[in-house]
Formats: sequence, C-alpha cells, structure tokens
Amino acid sequence: MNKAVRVRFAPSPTGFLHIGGVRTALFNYLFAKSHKGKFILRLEDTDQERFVADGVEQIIKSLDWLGLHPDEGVWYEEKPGEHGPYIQSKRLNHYGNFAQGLVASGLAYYSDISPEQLASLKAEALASKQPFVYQQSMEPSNVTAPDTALPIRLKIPAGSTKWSDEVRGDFSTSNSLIDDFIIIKADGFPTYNFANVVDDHLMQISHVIRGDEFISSTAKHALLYDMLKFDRPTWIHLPPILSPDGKRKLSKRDGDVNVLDYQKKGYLPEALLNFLSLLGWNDGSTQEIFSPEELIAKFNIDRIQKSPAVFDSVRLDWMNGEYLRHKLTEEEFIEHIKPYIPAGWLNDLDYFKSVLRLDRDRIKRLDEAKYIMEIFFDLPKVDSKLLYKKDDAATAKQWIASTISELDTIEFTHSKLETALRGLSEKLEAQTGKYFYVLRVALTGRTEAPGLFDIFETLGKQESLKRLKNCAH
RNA sequence: GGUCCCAUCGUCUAACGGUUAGGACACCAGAUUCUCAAUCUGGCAAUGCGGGUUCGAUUCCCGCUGGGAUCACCA
Repeated sequence: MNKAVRVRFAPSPTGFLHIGGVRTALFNYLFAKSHKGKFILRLEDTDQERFVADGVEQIIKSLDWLGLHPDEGVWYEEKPGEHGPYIQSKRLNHYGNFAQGLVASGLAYYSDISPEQLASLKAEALASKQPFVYQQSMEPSNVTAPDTALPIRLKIPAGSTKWSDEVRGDFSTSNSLIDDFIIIKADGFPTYNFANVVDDHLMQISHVIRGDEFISSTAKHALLYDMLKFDRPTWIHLPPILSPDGKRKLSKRDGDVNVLDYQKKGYLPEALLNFLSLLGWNDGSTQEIFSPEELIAKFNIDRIQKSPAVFDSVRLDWMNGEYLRHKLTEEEFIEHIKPYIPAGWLNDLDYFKSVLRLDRDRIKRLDEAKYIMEIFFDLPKVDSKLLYKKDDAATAKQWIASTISELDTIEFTHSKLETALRGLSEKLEAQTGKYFYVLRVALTGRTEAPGLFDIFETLGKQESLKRLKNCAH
C-alpha cells in the first residue's frame, strides 16, 4: 500500500523566510518531485501575536525566486487543491470539531489552571529538583460544562509512545513524561502540536520532513494521531544547520539568514539550492555540482545526514562563482546581471559584452559586478600616490608621455599593442612589471584589473589616450 | 537540571569490519604572467578519549568527554 507522496512545507508567517527553512523546503520539494508526488505550501498562523503583515508575501516571494513552486496550497493566487484552505486561521472549524470529539470521549478536558498558577507549580517543582509533568489531577477545579474561555488540554494516557524516524531510527517515550498539553488555546486557536496533526491528516500528508527541533515533540504528535485514530505519517527529521563557528543553530546574529538577502547579494537560486542540498545530504559520489534536475533525480532520504552541518559562506561563494562562470550562457548572464548595474551600460551591447568577457571570471557574486566593471564605463579617479608608488613621478610621467606618442600611430589590437608596448618598455629601459603597473593605474586607477593589452583594446584608442593624457602632467 | 539526539581534515563530506582513511571548499607553494581573477600541478590537514567484541575496527557494543535540541495558551 504505497500511499501517494504528499509533503508540505509549513512555515509560520512571522517575518522573513530563514535560510534554514529554505533547506527544509528544498528537501520536501526534492522528495516530492523525485516521487512524482505533491509539494504543498501551508501557512501556520495560529499565533495571532506574532503575526507580521507581509509575512505571507515574504515567504511566497522567497520560494518563487528559488523556483520552489508548490503544487497545492497558498500562493499569489491559492493553488487549487482539494484540501484547502491552506492557511490555518481559516481552518478553525476543523480543529474545533476534533477537539470537541476528544472532549466528548473523555480524552481531553477544559483546563481551569491559570498560566500564573501553573508557573508557580513549576517553580516549586524546580526548586525541589522534582521533574514536573502537568496532569488533570492538578487542576484547581473540575470543569464539567464546556467553557469556551478556557483552553483544552489533552489527557495523556498511561503507557508509552513508540515512533520511528526514517533517518534517526526508533524512539520510545514514557507517557508519564508528557504534559497534558494544550490543544486549543483560550482564544480558540489551536496550538501548533494540534493543528499540525489535524492538518497533516486532513491534507493526507504522507511524509513529514522538518527540522530536528521537532524531534522532542513528535511523541506528542504520535499520541495525537493514535487518539484521533489517524494513520501516522512517515517522519523525517533533518539535521540542524549551525552557525559558522559551529556553536549554535544558525541565527540572525550570524549575518544574513533572510533568503532575500542572498538574492540582493547576487547569488543564483540554482547555486544556493545546490549549496543547501549538500548541507545534510550527499549522493555518495564525489560530485559537487548538481543541477536542479540532477538533484531531483538523485535525492533520496537514505543519504540524509544525522549530524549537524556548519553553514560555510566561503564555500557558497565558490559554488556561486562556479555557476556564474560555467553554467550560464552570455545572454543568461546579462539577464541576471541587469539589476545590479546601471541600465546605461547596456546601451552599447557589443561593448558591454567585450567588457564582460574580460571580467566574467572574476565575479563571484552579481553585486560585485558594478565595482569590477565600472572602470570600463566611468573615467577613473587616479590617486597619484598609487601611480607613483613604484617609481618617482618624473619617470612615470615620461613613460606615460612616450606611450601616448607610441600608441598614437598603431592599430589597437591585442597583438599590435603587445608588440608596441613591450618594444617601448625595452627602449625606455624600464622594468616591464613597473612600467605596466604605471599604465594600469593610469588607465584604471586600480592595481588589480584585467590584462593590460585587453584593457587598451577594449577601451579603444581615443578613450585610452584620453586617460593617459590625464596622467601625463 | 529532566528527556532525547549527534560525534572523520578548520568546513561540507566518502569509506555500510580489511583503503597508503578518498573528494571538495579554504589555506600554502609552483606553473602561467603586466597585477588580480580564472586555469593546471603539488602540499598541509581528520577518525574526541577509554574499555570491550574480533585475526582485524572510522565502521559493532559499553562508558566518558564534548556539542546540540527540547522542556510555552511559539512554531
């Protein structure tokens, strides 16, 4: 009885989409696609206090950029599916019905203990170093009639709960360790633990793929499935992604954790996804670069890692550079680079392409492109200190003057420029390295740039000589 | 603190009892050279510790140590 594969990514719209959440979404997506199943986007907005106005939009925009499009669920226009709505605040009737059913059969109860009372009981237990597990017997009074102002707690039965995870193996928890936890809050909204189980059942989710922070609450979920007489899904918990120092989970203090920051910085979605796919998974070979299609073809849960992975942005930069250098045609590259450069640069497309051919290999992130390429579009400011760093000003000026008259008469092609400039270098009795250094700085204002003859050729005679003349006196 | 999880180069990871412990990023050196980048070649670098089991442990078992997760009317 192989159930159809249906998986969901179920973030909470409480801000931006975290890079760790993207890895979870990606693994869900890859698993769905590799089994010709459905990838569903569900929004868990049961905490009214943490609601953020553009939270939903942030999530959709992020997944859209990455190409992780859901088959069902919330989207710009909700994607069709038989199990909607896909946002929990619109599903309150379902949670209420199941909770009432549980109360009616004595498996759950209205709880009259206030948060303050509960907190003091806990503090007491902590002070006497006793473990604390909340049970109905601790209720200050027995509520017999339904009272919608009160939260509903699940009455945990005696015994133990066993469940298993596809990557971690078998778990067993004594029920005596589990609190009578709240399933419906006093405001009528369900808690995560409850809504999650009800929705996964109703939406016929076959595999629950999520972060490992949920391992410790999975026993509660398993219990709920059983008490509600639902079939349990297959659980797959992903290893955490750690901060660069490896000391904690990746968080805001470690820099960019909002996916859209990676878009701004000029990472390609394919590169980011490739990088993320290798955090906690590998295909067993020495292959490092995988196209989205290859990822789908090769992804399997058997090779998901148990141990945590450190987020290494240096490796991400390398991978992005690989994509930028080898995975895009010139036209595609230009399309990608457009948002990061002045529009005017593209007015003369042939010129832009000739510049791009010189600079493409040195761009690791698209947001570096403007700085790297601008020497071909704007007259550089030449710092005389830099220009005269290796030789005195008089010598440098003489070199530049000689160069101007020498180049005035030749054709600006790479080979002719090389012959002329090397010849002149000899005639001037200059060290080639120092001579070329002066020319490079005069031309670009930089010490690091493409090859000298390439710069001359690309800039052309008129512009080159203009720049040299600016530095000749 | 209770419960649970994890453990190979600095980092991502391969090796499902027998390998000189492999690859990649980073780093270092060399080649190329007018600088940077790219490219190519080479190098440095790991099985946390202690017991078992076994002819033989990175691999299986136990303990320790270290790290992490979780213990909300948050998800």
